[in-house]
Amino acid sequence: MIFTTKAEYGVRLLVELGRQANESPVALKAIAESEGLPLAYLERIVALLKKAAIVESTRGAHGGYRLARSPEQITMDEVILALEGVVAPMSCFVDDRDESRVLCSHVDDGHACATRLLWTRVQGGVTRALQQTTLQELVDFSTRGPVLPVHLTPQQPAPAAA
Amino acid sequence: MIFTTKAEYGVRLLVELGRQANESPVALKAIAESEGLPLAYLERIVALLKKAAIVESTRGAHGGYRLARSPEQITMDEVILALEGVVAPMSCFVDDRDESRVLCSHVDDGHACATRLLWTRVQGGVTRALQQTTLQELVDFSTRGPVLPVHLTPQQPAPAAA
DNA sequence: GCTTCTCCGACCTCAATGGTAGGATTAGCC
DNA sequence: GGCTAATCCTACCATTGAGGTCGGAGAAGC
Repeated sequence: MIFTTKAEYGVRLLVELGRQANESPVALKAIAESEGLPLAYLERIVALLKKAAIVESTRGAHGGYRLARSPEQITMDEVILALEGVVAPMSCFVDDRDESRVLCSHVDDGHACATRLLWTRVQGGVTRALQQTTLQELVDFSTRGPVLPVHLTPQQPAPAAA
Repeated sequence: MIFTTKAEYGVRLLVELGRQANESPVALKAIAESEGLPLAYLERIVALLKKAAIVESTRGAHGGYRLARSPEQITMDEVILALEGVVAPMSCFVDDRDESRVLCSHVDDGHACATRLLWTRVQGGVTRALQQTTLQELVDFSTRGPVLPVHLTPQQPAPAAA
């Protein structure tokens, strides 16, 4: 599995917030119940989203969470970064000193490990998919929805070789 | 991390086999030493590749392993499938009854979970990258190699929107 | 001051990863 | 025929992280 439940729950939570945008803040309890997710665990997940400034909170009674920006301005790559950390195909692929940079640590004596080429491509594929997907799309998908299982892939500019 | 060391070691092993193709079989011990990998663990990994008919073995003295096909005919998606199993973004994304099919099990009462759209795109990105990469490419990359860090991504048909 | 929230840290359990140990089998070679 | 080099196979084992719980401390409305 590429992602853990943190990503799953976190995205579900954001979609739920996106549905009732520009209204009063939503309490976690409501989301936990409607989605059937453990509240205590959701609390820790939403904390990640808050730290990344994707979500805002209001404490106290009638408090809750709301999106920090409009759904069109929230792309999935920053969401996943906040929830899962930097997504690397392999452990050798992340720089220990700088979490944000990603490279292969097997580069020794000039000839990098051959797998680097592969992992780079895979990571590119994932990153591209995440960048091209906004929260707004997911909100739309969940409301009007999945009645007809249309093209699930982002519109690709006429791929010559399928 | 998307992949485990099984994928890393397995691909490294295949690259090593690809380098000395069409020669006599290579003993695992040699590869283990040259790559600095634990022999006993490699044995279990290469067993997966053999079961998938990616690699052939000769038992006994002077035995070893060789590629079952030429490196151009070996794509990474079957390699990763053999090593890691089906690659799904989320656990909810794999059908319990049929491991090869991949779908979202959250499809209840007509409105699928919104995350499905996202995971489908991500999986598409990964699968595409794996399918487009052959063992031959990795072998080339490891020999002539990574002197100049050229385009690491597979040639994309002129993506209009970056 | 009660209630309803967010916040925060400690704790727990389970499964998979990554690896080891020890042997059985097969086959070349002297 | 026996030695040796290799594949094969199964059981075991330690560590880590995922996934989740618990209990309580602030904050704010009423």
